[in-house]
Amino acid sequence: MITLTEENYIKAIYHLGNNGENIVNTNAIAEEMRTKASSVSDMIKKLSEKNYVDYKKYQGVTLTADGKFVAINIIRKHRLWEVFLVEKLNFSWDEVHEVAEHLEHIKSEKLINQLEAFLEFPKHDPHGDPIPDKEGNFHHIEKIVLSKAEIGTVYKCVGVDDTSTSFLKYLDSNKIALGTLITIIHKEPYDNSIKIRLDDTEIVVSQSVAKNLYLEMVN
Amino acid sequence: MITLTEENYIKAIYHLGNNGENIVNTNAIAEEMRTKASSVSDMIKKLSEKNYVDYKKYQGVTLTADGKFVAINIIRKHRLWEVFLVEKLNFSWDEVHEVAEHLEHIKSEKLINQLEAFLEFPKHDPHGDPIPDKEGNFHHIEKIVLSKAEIGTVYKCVGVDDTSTSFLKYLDSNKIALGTLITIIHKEPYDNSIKIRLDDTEIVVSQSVAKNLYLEMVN
DNA sequence: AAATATTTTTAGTCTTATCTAAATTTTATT
DNA sequence: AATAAAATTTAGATAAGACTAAAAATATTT
Repeated sequence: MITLTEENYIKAIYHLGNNGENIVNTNAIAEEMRTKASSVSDMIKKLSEKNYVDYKKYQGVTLTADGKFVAINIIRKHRLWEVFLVEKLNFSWDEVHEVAEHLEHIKSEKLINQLEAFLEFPKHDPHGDPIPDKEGNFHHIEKIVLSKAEIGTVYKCVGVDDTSTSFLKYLDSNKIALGTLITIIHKEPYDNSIKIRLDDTEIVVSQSVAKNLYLEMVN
Repeated sequence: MITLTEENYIKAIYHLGNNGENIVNTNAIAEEMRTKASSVSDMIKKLSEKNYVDYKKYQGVTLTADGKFVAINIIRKHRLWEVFLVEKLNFSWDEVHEVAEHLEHIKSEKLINQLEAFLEFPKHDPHGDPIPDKEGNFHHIEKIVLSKAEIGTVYKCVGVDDTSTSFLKYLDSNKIALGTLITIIHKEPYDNSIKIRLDDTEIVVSQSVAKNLYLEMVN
């Protein structure tokens, strides 16, 4: 049996290693898990024995196929629960993360598959992140970051990189939601701010906002 | 903070003590929790320090008001999740218990209150057990056990005492569900079996079945 | 009321996941 | 290439929750 703590370590390694692609080092995991490097060392040994990570002393870790499967399954559960919370229980998109952190560890294949069906097989969570299917396949969409969008073009907002409450509340207050259409009016070279047109208004967003908002081309 | 294990002990004490009314002894808790009496002793000390139980050495335990509140809240969550699983995710009533055992420990006031609203404030779980409201009040209904029902009278099935898979499957296969109307045809003194009429059929149920099915008078 | 049986508690270990402090290895700098 | 700095691992402790074995208290028999 896999423990809750092991699951959280695997999830952290998946995220830090750019979805399980790269080697992740001990200190990074310690920071992500808000624990100490020595604790991480201990846990890595355990995960290695259980074959969730490949590990050579002092060389960092990568996820094995088993480890990736665990990680993707947790992400699947997390995102489906987020959709449930927003669509059915009227949570706002900045409230769901914490509760989903707990719900994602409930172990029942049937539960999550039925939940997925009940939600009518959503492809994205409330922040625009893709939801993998039962087999662990992601539904990939072409998205670009607002900071690299082109002047005059119309885009649809499809996701966020930063999911912090403050950023999501900023978007709410500026009437930017997933699906919102955005036209690029002007890019200011001095501070990299961008003027965009929404439904009926024009606003200027800073570089840090532009770096955290994902768009899809509208044809 | 209260731990998962503490919550489970409190729940066990609540059930064993007839909803927190009676004194519960160590061995009974050990059996219910599938652990050893010595472990129970340790845990009781902790629960006593945290003021969830009243405890004098060798005298057994009772729940404090705090303890009862915790217990009732877990029951509330457990039963609401059971309703969700049956009504929204197409679980059958014999499948829900195990998953609800995990979901009941998710800590979010908002989650459970919104879930309750989403389910339209159900008063009973899929086994007919009452769901306490936010304040911990139960919606009490007058119910009698089938073994004490009267000949010729019409009743509505409102609950079960035994929630084991085998019993619930027995009821399913005999087309007995919550809400089913039942007329008492004959009570056999020899073996205390009872002949009942359902919708269109008559069946004989044994004493052990009759002791586990709750009915409500229909007027 | 004494002897026996049962229940409960205590004492001492074990495992998991954490910690601090010290030791070791790798990386960076001179 | 030697040394300093940073990263990582090991060693030894701690807390939670479990265990076994033994001691203490309560209940039951005779």
